[in-house]
Amino acid sequence: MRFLDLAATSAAVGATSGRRAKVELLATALRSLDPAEVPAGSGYLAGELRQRQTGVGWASLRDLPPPAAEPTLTVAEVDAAIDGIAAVRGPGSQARRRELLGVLFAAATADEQRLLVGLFSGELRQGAQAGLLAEAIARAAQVPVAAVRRALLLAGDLRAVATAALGGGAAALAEFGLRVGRPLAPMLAQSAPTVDAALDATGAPAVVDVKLDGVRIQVHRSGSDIAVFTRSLDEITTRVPEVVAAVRALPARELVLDGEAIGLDAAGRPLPFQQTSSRAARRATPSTTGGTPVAPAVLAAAETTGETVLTPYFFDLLHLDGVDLIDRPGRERWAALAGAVDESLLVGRVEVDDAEQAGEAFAAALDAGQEGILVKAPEAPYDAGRRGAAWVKVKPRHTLDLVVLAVEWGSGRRQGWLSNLHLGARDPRTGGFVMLGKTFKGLTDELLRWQTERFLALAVERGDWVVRVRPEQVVEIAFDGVQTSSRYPGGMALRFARVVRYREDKTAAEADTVDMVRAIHAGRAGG
DNA sequence: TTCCGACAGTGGGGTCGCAAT
DNA sequence: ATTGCGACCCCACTATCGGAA
Repeated sequence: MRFLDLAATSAAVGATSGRRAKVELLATALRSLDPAEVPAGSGYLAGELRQRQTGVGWASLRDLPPPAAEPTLTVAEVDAAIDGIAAVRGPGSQARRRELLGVLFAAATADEQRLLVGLFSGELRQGAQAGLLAEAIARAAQVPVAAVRRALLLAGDLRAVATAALGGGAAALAEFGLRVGRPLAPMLAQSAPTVDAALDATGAPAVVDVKLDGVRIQVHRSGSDIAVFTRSLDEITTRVPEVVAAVRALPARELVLDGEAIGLDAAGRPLPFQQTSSRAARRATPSTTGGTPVAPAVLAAAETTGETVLTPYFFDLLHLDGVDLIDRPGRERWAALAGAVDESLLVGRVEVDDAEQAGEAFAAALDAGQEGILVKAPEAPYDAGRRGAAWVKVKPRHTLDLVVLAVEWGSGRRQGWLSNLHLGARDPRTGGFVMLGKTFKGLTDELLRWQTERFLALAVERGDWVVRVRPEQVVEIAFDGVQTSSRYPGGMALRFARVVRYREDKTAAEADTVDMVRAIHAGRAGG
């Protein structure tokens, strides 16, 4: 199949607002792919590359050769070219990668270049991703959507599912059961502003889990083989020997566990997310790679050097010694989990009958320095990949009245509107403002219109990217906590800042001060 | 007819390792 | 040694479509 045909499909999908029409276009393209092109081509239609890492991002896509006049590329040729780019390593790799990228883009027409940029950057923005492609696969292969969805969530691999569905239909899709060793999409949680609202969503009675501010882990064990995956199904086994050791010590032969890994201080209280993240992101030292996956000496060394040690806490069990549990009620899964792992490896959980008890659990979690709670419907199955009402998270929320220092022009559907706000707290010592971060969240289209007009009126410097304004407009900002920052002058940044409302009743002189932000940072609430 | 779930989009701060400077 | 880049961790929120109620 010509690559141009996929580019044309992508353009048509992007120009269509109706989802059924998008699905129809995608299904038609899927049917036109040669069987050998399905793994690469089906991914392209969802905006994904078969090669997860290419070493090419936005910066590499800035200076591209002019497009070709005539289309010549096939899907298979593009896939092979990207394989070549992704394989480049070592000294001189950036120049070599750029060279290969230039050859590929020079052979592509304008439409094809647009698709390639979207694929390499991961921001195709055609209004269709894996979710809609699942429907298109079902349409193209004439199988039920539910069968495609289920295979997708249990296999975690769009291209494999597309290949199976188009090649072998419903029978081939049915082969995608839960398999120990292969990660599945983790169940996700909705969020609620209050404990009461969370309980409304799940119903009572409910169970309340402590929400740990760490890294989500899915641990698979089959005999001596142990693998640890993240929320996005990347494997991090060699980075977390503590987790591997803890699971290796369990009596069960086969397990699929769902949990969170977090660093603790000497008193056993949770470390700030930044420290857990630093530890979890670090590649294993040479002594931990190769050979034995877990070296106890490494763990001991980590403790003596003051290195953060990650502790796993589990809250769900999806498979135990040959039995799949994902369709079993949560209560049964928890009972099986409690029987399979030591109590010290379980997240804190209580059963609650009403909002008052749930409120007490929330307060206790915060008291212990944790991020919040998850309220769960006790009987719900494990809904892989779904963000249903069965799990609802509640976190405390801070608010401050801050001053807008500058605004950035938006992109995509926000093109032409001032979108991303630079936020500052008042500094009583200097009379100026200390920038604490940015936000674009919480803005309705109406607010975008209003603020574009407002900030252009306040503008002192109109750049193509940033518009600097007189620091006069106060905005109420909600956020989860204050974290240490090397980026901002105050050494602090807001975590998950979002707009609540503009405060037209307040002047900048009445805005909250950087001292208040420091107090929150020192208290480390959510930071 | 209205309501609501799922989806896509629009970006945030921080961390690491690697290559280039 | 420092900087830029890519890839990943955590993520909140709004608009839209289309099926469910």
